[in-house]
Amino acid sequence: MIPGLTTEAPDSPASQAELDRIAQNATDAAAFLKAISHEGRLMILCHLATGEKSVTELERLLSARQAAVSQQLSRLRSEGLVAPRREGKTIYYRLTDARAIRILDTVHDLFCRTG
Amino acid sequence: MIPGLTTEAPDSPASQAELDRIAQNATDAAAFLKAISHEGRLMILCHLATGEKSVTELERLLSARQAAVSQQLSRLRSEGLVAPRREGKTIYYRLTDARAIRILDTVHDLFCRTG
DNA sequence: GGTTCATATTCAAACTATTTGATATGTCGC
DNA sequence: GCGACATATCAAATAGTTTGAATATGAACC
Repeated sequence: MIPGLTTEAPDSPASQAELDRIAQNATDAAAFLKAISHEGRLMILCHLATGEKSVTELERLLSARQAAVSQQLSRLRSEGLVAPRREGKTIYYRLTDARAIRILDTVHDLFCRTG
Repeated sequence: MIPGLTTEAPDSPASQAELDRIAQNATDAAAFLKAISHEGRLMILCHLATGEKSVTELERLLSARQAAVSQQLSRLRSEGLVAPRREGKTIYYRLTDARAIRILDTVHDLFCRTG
């Protein structure tokens, strides 16, 4: 059971206030999950989990084009999940969001246990 | 750090085989995350976390229309996240996927700690 | 069999997201 | 300032998702 995301007392007739709170939490959580529910963005996050990477490195790691990677980074930036650091011509990205790291960790457990 | 989702040795020059495996895991995980990255579906899962619910109950809990709820359930069914049980005219749904429960639990921690 | 209630399916319209190619910005070294 | 490189942005084309109205199925009761 998951108290709090749902009602405090399981299966009690939920009040409208409770339902509204659940709906608000669901909206926030869905927005966050949408940001990471994309093959390319998930791969970026996952590569960044091993340390900072430049955009060029990410292009190679994902076999994706410059503009696509840059736009996905832009989305992740605007959600506050990653941050850039400039060093001369190149720009390095790193993870910045503790929630992203937690979810990534859970997702890894569920999908990447190769045995 | 998240070993396995990424490379075994952090920041070592990843082989193409490793990159392919990461891409495959990312595709699977993204498909799963997309299934739950929707306000309505997330709310359904979250209500089911407190126990079985009929479609009519869900309609009321989400303040959503019959067809919409039924379609979201259909999507969740096809992803194997929920299962129906018929009892006379009404159909009860329940959670069936351990992964969904794990993610839901993490999401709850991150978005529903009201304090 | 016909009616009613509960749920599912279908299909098209509306919307949102993604990719691509072209172009822009910023930094460096000359 | 110019050329080269790294990254970002924009607009058009494309692809994918969600909603809504209408219709279909299936069980129960008469």
